[in-house]
Amino acid sequence: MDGREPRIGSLYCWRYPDDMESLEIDTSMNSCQACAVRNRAICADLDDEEIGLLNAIGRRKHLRAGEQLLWEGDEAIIVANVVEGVLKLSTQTADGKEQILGMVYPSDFLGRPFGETTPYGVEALSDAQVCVFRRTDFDRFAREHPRLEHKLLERTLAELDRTRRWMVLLGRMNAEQKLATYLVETAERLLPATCEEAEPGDKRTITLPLSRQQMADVLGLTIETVSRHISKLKNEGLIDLPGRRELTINSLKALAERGG
Amino acid sequence: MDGREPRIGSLYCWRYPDDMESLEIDTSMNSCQACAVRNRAICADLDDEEIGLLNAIGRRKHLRAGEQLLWEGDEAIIVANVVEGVLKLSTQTADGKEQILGMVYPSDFLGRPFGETTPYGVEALSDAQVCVFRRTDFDRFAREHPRLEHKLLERTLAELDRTRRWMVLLGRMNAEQKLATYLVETAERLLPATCEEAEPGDKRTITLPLSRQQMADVLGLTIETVSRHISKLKNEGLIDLPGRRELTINSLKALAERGG
DNA sequence: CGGGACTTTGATCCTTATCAACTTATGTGG
DNA sequence: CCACATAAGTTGATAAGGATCAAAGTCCCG
Repeated sequence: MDGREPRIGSLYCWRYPDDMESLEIDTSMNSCQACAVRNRAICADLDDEEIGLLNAIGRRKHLRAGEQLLWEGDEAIIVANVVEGVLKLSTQTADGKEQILGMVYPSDFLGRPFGETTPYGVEALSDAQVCVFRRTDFDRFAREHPRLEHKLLERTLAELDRTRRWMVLLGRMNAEQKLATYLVETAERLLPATCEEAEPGDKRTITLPLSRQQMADVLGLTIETVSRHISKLKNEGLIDLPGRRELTINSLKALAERGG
Repeated sequence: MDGREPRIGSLYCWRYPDDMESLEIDTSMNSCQACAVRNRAICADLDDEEIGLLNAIGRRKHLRAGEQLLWEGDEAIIVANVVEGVLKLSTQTADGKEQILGMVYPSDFLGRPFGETTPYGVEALSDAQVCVFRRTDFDRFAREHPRLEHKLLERTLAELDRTRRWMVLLGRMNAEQKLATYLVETAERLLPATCEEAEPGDKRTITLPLSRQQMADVLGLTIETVSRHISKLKNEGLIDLPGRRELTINSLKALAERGG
C-alpha cells in the first residue's frame, strides 16, 4: 500500500500537499480537478480525459444537516461520492425501530450501482457536500472504465469487511463493549479532520457526529442504555465530556480494552 | 434481469437446461466448461478463451464436512468459488465466542481479493467442492478481465446488501424474530437444491445446514435460546421436526410474519 | 427568558444468558 | 446386536443485562 491509499478506519492522516492544494480552491470551483477528495475517492485512478467525462455526468449537491438524500426502497436513481460531511445509511424495522447500517465520510461512495432499488435511506448528519450521479449514467461510465470499477470494487470489499466486523459488535458484545468500540472507531475515522492538533499520547478529543439516540441506533441499543454507559465510562475516568457533543478519550488504549 | 441471473436469496429455481447438462458431466470432468456453476458464478460472462485462461490458474478442491479452508488473520493466499456444498465464514471474539459472518452456497465467491489478510475463517459445513485460485493469480486475472471484475463487483454489492440486512436482525430483532427470519431465508437459499419436489403451497421441508450451536452463532444467541424457540415454534404448529436436522415450515408466510 | 429538544437518572419488568441436569441420537467395539 | 461412550439437543431454575416507563435536568435558540 502506498501511503496515499485511503485505508478506511486507519490512523492515516490526510494532510498531503495535493490534498492541501485542492482544498484551497475547492470552494471556488466545482469541477473534479478541484475536488477535495479527488485523490482518495473512486475517481482517483482516472486520467484527465476520463475525469472530464465523469465531471460531465456528475454534479455537486449541498445538503443541510438532517436533510435526506435517498429514501429506502426508492428506485435507485442516484449514486454519489461524499465530498464533505458525515452521512448515515439506515433502515427501519417493521415495528418502527431504526437500525443505522453504516456511516459515510468524505471520499466514501454511496448508493446502489447496478441495482434496482436503494436498500437504505441516506441522511446528512452534518452539513455536507456530495457529488451526485444519475445511476444509469454512472453504471454506463463504470462499465466503460474498468479502472473506476476496480476502485469501486476495492471500496466495496473494504466496506463489506467493515460491515462484517460490525456484525460481531451487534451479535456478540454487551453494551459497554459496543460503546467503547464505537468511540474508538469514531475517533480513528474522524482523526483526519483533526490531526493537525495532534494530542499527547493516546488522548483524543472528538466531536461526536451522532446524537445519543443515533448512537443507540448504530449499536443496537436504547438511548437510555447509551447514556448510562457513557456516564459510567466518565465516572471511571476513561472519558470526559466537555460538552454534549464533545468527548475526550483519556486513553484510546484503555478504552479499546473495554471493547474486548 | 434475465431469468438466468443468480438472485441470491430469491425463490428462483435453477433447473435450466444448461445447468442440467453441465451437472450431468460434472463428476467426470474437472474443467470450467463442465462446471456445475459455470453459468451462475462470477465466470459466467467470460468467453471460451478467457475461461481457458481461468481454468489454467484454478484447481478443484474437495472438502470434507468440518474441514477448514481458510484461517482468520492468515495472509490472503487463496480465493475460491463454491461449486458444491455449504461453507461458513466466521470470526472469534476476544473472549472466545464465535460469530458467523456469512454462509456461502454454490456459485458464491469466497476470500478476500486485493487484500492482505483473510478477514474470516472458512469452514465447510457439508462435504464441498471449491474452485481455488492463488490470490495473486486471481487478482492479476481480474484486473485484466473487466467482465470478471464486474461480476465480482455485482456479487460483492449483493453480499453487502445481504450483510446489512443481517445487521438489522442482529441489532433489532428478538430471539423469535431472528429464528423465524433465519429459517425463512435458509429455506429460500436452499430451494434450488430441492425444488424438483415442489411442495404444496408455502410448505417447505429443509435439511438444516447448521447445528443448533451454529445457528446460535449466526443469530447472536445461545444454543439454549435457539433450542427453546424452536420448540416454541413447533408447539405452536408453525414448524415440524421430522429429524434433528430436518425441519418442515408449515407456512413460509406465517413464519415470515413472526420475523417481523 | 422561555419553550422545546435532547439527555440523564431512577424504578421496574422482561428477555436472554448462564448454570445444571437430563434426554436423545450416533457410533464403536466387544 | 447390544452396551456403552460421546456428542448434540432439550428443558428447568436462576440471574443479569438491557428495555421500558417515568420524571427530572440541561442545553440551545429564538
